[in-house]
Amino acid sequence: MQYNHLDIEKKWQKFWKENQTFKASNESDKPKYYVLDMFPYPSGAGLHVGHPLGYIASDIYARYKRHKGFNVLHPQGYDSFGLPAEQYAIQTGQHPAKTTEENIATYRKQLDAIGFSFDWSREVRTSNPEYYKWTQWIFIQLFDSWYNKDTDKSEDVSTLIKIFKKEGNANVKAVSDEEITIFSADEWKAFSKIEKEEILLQYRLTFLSDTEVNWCPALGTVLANDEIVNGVSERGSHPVVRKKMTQWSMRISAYAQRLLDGLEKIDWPQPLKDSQTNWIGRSQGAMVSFNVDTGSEKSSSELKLTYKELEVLKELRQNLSKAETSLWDELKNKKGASKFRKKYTIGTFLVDYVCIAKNIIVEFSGKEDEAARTEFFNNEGFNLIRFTNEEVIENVLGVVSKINSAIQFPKAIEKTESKNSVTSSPVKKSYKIDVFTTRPDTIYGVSFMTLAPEHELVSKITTDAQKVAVEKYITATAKRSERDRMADVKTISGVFTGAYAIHPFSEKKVQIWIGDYVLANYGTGAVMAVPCGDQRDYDFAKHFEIPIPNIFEGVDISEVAHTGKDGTKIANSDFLSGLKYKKALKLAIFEMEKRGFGYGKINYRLRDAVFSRQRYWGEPFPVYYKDGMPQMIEAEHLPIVLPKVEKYLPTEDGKPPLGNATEWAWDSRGKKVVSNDKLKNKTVYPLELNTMPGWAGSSWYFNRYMDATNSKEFASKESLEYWKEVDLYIGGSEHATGHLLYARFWQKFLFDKGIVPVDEFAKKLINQGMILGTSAFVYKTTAFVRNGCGCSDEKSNDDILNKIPTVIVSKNLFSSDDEFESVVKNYLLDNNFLNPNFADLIMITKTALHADVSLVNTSDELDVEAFKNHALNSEYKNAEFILEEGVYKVGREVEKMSKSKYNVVNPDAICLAYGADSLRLFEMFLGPLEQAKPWKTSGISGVSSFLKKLWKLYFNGETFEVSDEAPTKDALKILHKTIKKVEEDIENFSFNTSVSTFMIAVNELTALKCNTREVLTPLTVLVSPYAPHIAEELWSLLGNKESISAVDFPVFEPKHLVESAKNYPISFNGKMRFTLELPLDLSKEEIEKRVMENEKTITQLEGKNPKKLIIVPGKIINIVL
RNA sequence: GCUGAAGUGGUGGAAUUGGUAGACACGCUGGACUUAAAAUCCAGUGGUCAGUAAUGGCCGUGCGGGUUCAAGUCCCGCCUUCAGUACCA
Repeated sequence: MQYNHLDIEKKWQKFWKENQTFKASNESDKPKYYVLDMFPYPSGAGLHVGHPLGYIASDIYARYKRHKGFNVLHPQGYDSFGLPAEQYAIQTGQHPAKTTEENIATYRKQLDAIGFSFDWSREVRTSNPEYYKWTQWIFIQLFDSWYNKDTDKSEDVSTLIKIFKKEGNANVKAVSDEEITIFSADEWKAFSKIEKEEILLQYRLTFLSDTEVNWCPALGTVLANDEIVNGVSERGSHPVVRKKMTQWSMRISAYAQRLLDGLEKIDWPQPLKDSQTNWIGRSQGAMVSFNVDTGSEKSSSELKLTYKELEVLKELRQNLSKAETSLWDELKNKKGASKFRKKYTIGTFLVDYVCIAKNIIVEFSGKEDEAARTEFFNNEGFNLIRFTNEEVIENVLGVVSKINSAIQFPKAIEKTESKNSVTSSPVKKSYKIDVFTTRPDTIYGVSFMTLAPEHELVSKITTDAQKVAVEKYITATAKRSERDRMADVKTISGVFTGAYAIHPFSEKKVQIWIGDYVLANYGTGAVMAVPCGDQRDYDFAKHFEIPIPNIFEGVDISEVAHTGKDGTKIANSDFLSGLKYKKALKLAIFEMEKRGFGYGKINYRLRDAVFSRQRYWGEPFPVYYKDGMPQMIEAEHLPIVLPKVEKYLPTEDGKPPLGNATEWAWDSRGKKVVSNDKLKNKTVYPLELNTMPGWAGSSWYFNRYMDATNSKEFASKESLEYWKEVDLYIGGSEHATGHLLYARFWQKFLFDKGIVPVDEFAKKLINQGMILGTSAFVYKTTAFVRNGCGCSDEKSNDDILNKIPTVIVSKNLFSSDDEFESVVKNYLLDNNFLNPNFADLIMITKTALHADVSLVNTSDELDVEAFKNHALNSEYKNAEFILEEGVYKVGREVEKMSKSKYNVVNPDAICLAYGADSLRLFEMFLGPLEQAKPWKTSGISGVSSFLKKLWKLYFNGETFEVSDEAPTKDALKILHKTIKKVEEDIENFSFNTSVSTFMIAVNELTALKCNTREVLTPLTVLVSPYAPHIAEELWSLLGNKESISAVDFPVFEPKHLVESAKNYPISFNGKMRFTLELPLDLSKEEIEKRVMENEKTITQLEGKNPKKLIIVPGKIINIVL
């Protein structure tokens, strides 16, 4: 009987399906093992041979583990939300759900044809409402949580509210928005509902924030950096501007340190861990504040105070009343934006206290000129609060809390139209610039500062003289995308703001510049420039002729900056001089903390993740807006299902596609989505119009497989407790800083909340390498008339060229462009396409053109007729082909497999021609799993003939015939050698070498003519994970009724491999000359004797005496001459 | 630039702890079978030199050094390719 892969594979695929062979149970006496693939996005193009590589590897491992007695969970599903389906919908009006459904059907058919042992009863689809119901639920959990730095985990917001009620927020250590205002418990209680919600939003793990994004007005959407090319949109080349938009964000930064720490306990590839480490980008340094110089000349011209008056004021500053002192004791502790200054001059007035960042003035009442003061301060944009002396002395805390609430919720200021505008000239306020530096030790090397052009202080500190230049520069940079700016590293650009900062230690003035090498969204968007120690600062300083002070001992900085840290001593740096990096760093931080303008800080590159997309085909948020504040819809009303829309484009007024929905309002009383008409009602509110990004659904799907059909819970406690985590996860390395980081983040969050039992979701991960395509090329001519040829008449040129057909030349007919030209010219002349008189006028160039690989056979020969008639080659229908030895040979090149390169190989065709088992074996045989490797279909004949040989072992001609005789010693040796190697290989994920081991075994058993049951039975099980269909068939032919899938793996018995002799390589000076068979039980002395008396040894020695004799028993003998 | 991975025949790739480099395949060459082709089977196949031949010599794992009885494997210094990331202060 011949091996017929078509019948066998169909038969067993049907058997597995009908018998639910691979259905995993959540209860078992066996140990559990969870093997997972990264689920695919079902694209319209279907699978190519590169996609199943990882699935085959994981399938082999899953099947192997079943043989080894494990209860294996091996599920599959679809990451089915995504852009391509949406774009198709925009073009065709087809609902993305429909396209997605169709694509999934194709995928399923293709996957089934390869014979995977997936438990399809647990399939998930991220676009299925029954699935995204729980994605929405997790979003709500994130919204309801805050990160407590004290317990170092996420906690419910209710615990935060409890603290607020008890003691306010002064002692709360949380990962939150920056610039949080401090309030007391009483103040908290006094806040309105909306005020409370605003405050809580600053703490929640998912929160609304104004984020700078790439906005494309023409497309009405935000674009990711990689969707922008040369400053315009990739699609349609529309201009893109940077814009602040309110977006949902995820506070992944809260988990930065734990995401780093967690890497140590998971068995993931080092390169992948490295790229996550880089991405998180922890750097240790210090935050330093530089005060902006207010400019003494300017203030003196504005302040109409006489010298004498100033003297009086100074005195007042030092002599405070009791009430003043007591209030100042409270106010002086305020930090950041709420910082207060005392006895400060605003205009011509000296105010008691002022918070400049929040525009609040606090004064004692009873001053003579109160009315004039109020009018002036209000016109300057200040809020004014007055207290009496008595109020302060009796209840200073009450006063402070009133001040706090004024800071938190400033009242609108009523400006009076002042008739006498004497005092209306703008007042120079005081600002400070915060910077982060990893080198606080070099602070004395600061000779200027640079702000990002977007920095909020830029407009405030720029002097009138520099205003025009600065504005010009800002508009110029705003036009460039962030990526653009970053790509262009060479051009140094920047503008001086005219303002100066005060060096906190030396108190010298340093210039403040803006420059686009400083990024607005990294660190604070400002740097202290140390040109002698940083190359970018150095280049900037050189370019703009800013001084470059040298603060390194004995280092030449005339050409480049000195960026090394170790071994160099700091110089010219006051108290830091003479110290080395480590000590200087510590001392610098210590000093700044002591003096109060800086502190040690760890900074992470990792940014909070923007979670809103202006797309249709994604998870809707379970969010509606009441009085502008986001409200979560209660979990029991989920899922909030995507509404129907007429158009999938953004609305005309720039709202996301969901803005087109007519039924997209939340009835908070009826607890359901209702028509937008009802928005007039008091209890009906608008729903969120953004949708979630692609990574939402994929960040937790591995948990859902554990209990995929549960409609009451995300997954039951028992199932989560049983399966715990993925034991083996296989997928591409392209997800290193996307999916794999977000999924770890969500898992840690879910762990903190007690929802999942482990905080890392995948114990071991393997990245499969990409399978590359082998593209085929044909070489096409383009003919030109040489310039300066003497034919001035354009028309005659055209005539000559028109007669020349497109010529396509076989690959081996030329080795250079010149040769190509002469081959083509000779052909044209021979065939009268070209007049010999014009031959020298014509120039021929070569273009390589992709040819569809399906038109090329395994010997690189092109089917010329098929090529001409191919739908894509209509322009070459009449082309002339120059053949070599009667055939056209194509050129080959290895490239990424892609539709546009016509090098895609479809697995269906392979399954049909060679069978799924051949495909599985061949994909593994190509090379190491982790490595990128080119696909060449021709190689599949090797594994295909292996399967035929394997089959033949069990047959005598047409009949199945297996002998029950005892196997020979040699046959047993082959078997056990194979068991050992295959088992080791699978454990090490070295699938390619076990395929060769099978080939060797089958070749050797064939040579021995071995067909004993005792050898063939275990051999069938060995092969089964790799080639399950043929294994099942042979297994049933061997007389078994049950599937082979759960049969015990053969046990290796070392006794069959025990050798009595070894064929020793005998080498001279390390070079092997001949081999010598010697018994293994010989002593070293006996070996030496036998080797030395051997005549081949004597010949090699040529009468010389060996200097040394190395004998490693069982391995090698080396004679040193 | 930084980080990581990798360089072995015509090709994909093997080679355990340093111990016979090129397993297993593809391709190619020759042969058998066939009217022919496909399929199948057999033999050969790193380069080079010598020899009618059997066989033997030399050279060979990106390059240059080193350690060692012995290096594809370990160490030092380069080169190249691929991947990720990028003005990260």
